[in-house]
Amino acid sequence: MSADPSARRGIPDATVARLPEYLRALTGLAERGITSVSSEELAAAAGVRSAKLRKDLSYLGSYGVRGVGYEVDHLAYQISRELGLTQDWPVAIVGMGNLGHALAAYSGFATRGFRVVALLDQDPAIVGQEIAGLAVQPMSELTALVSEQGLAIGVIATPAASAQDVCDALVAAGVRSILNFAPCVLVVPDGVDVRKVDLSTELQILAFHEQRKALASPAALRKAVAP
Amino acid sequence: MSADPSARRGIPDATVARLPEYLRALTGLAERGITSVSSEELAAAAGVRSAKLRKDLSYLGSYGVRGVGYEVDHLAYQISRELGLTQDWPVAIVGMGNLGHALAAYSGFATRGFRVVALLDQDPAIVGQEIAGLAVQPMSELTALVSEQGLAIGVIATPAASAQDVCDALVAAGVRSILNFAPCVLVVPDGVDVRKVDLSTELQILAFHEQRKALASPAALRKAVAP
DNA sequence: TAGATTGTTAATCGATTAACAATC
DNA sequence: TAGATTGTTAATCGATTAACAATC
Repeated sequence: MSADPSARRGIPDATVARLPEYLRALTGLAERGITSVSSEELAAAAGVRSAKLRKDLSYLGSYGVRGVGYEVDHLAYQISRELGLTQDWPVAIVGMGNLGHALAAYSGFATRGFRVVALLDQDPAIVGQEIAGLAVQPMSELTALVSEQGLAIGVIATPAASAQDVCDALVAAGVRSILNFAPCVLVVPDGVDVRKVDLSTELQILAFHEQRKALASPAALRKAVAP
Repeated sequence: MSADPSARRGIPDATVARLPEYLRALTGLAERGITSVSSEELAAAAGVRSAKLRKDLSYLGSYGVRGVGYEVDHLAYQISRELGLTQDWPVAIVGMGNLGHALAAYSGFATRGFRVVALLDQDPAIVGQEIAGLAVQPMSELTALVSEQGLAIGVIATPAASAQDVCDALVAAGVRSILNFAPCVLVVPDGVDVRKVDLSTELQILAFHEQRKALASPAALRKAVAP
């Protein structure tokens, strides 16, 4: 319908997952006063190969200059725009245990266009408490938050046992993007995105590799022989 | 050298990353008293397709029975063994801010063979405080923790600015598996594994998809028209 | 112009999926 | 045996990489 570069479709998932890291690397360069960067330098800062970086960026458009490199501010803006970070995303965190508490206080969200507009909990004993400057609200407020605050992203930080109920409530209220910290699989209708962060899964993957290393290293022999 | 099934090599990374989820699903089934499960049922519980599950399990060995399915306890044990969870993994958490605090109190680690043996911080003002039943130790204790407690896995929960220093200290002390919560790229020598959990990266990926949905939905039209 | 670096191509690699022979 | 379900094959799909023509 259009020759506008934003009309291109289908940025690969693997590429989308790396864009935040590129953006962070660019932000770091900008803070150090660097205004121009080559794919080789930026790739090193982001921990990838330069060929991969250039391929990834090519999906967004043609924002570099051959023989010169990329302008840091301009590329950062283009990636921000692609990720949808030039607008403000209201976020609600559900579940005010240790993790929810830490997430509510985490300043890293605010730096990138995310605004924690509400903290909620199913437990009436916790509702009303003030955490990180916000009064904890009951789940019944969800619908109002969606319509009045434009709430679009929900973070689930409850125990696994209540995660599906909380998820259902979020979906019923109209939230279509969910970040799940509970160690369980969530069932959602089509059109709802769930991403999962599982702390103990990550440790288990490390343990697998650590075990392989231990089996192959001299330390394993020492350990096997020692009393 | 051996026909032992444990002699097989090279389980794909994508498969390793799913094994913890299968294990969790199996644990859930066992708790409900279910002793036998088909690949179709287990796949549904783990949120994958049955063909993928069977392919993944085939890398571990042949633990099912044709026409019958898998014995829940036996398969859980085999996955645990493959992941190295039949042994105990001492873990240290470095950085006792909000997130480190929450991680120290997180009970999900202990349930899967991980034991938080030490909490550390670079700030002398925090060293000595008691958190989750452990006294916070200075970084200088790392080497002793590795040799005396067999510390193998380090969790970095510091701000980005100090993460590389902490990482270097962990590596110097002999830690070869690191879980990084700081929003930055860590440089490590060969033989050291780093996995990264980035809370705001996950939100940014959600924002990308949410933006695409908003552009395509009737709600976007309403929003564009409304004052 | 000469040197440098992008954007793209084509080859390779790894992951997913459907289908089905093997076999309980 | 008949029915069910695994383990494996082969095809497809998507991601990565190296190389280089395009071009600043």
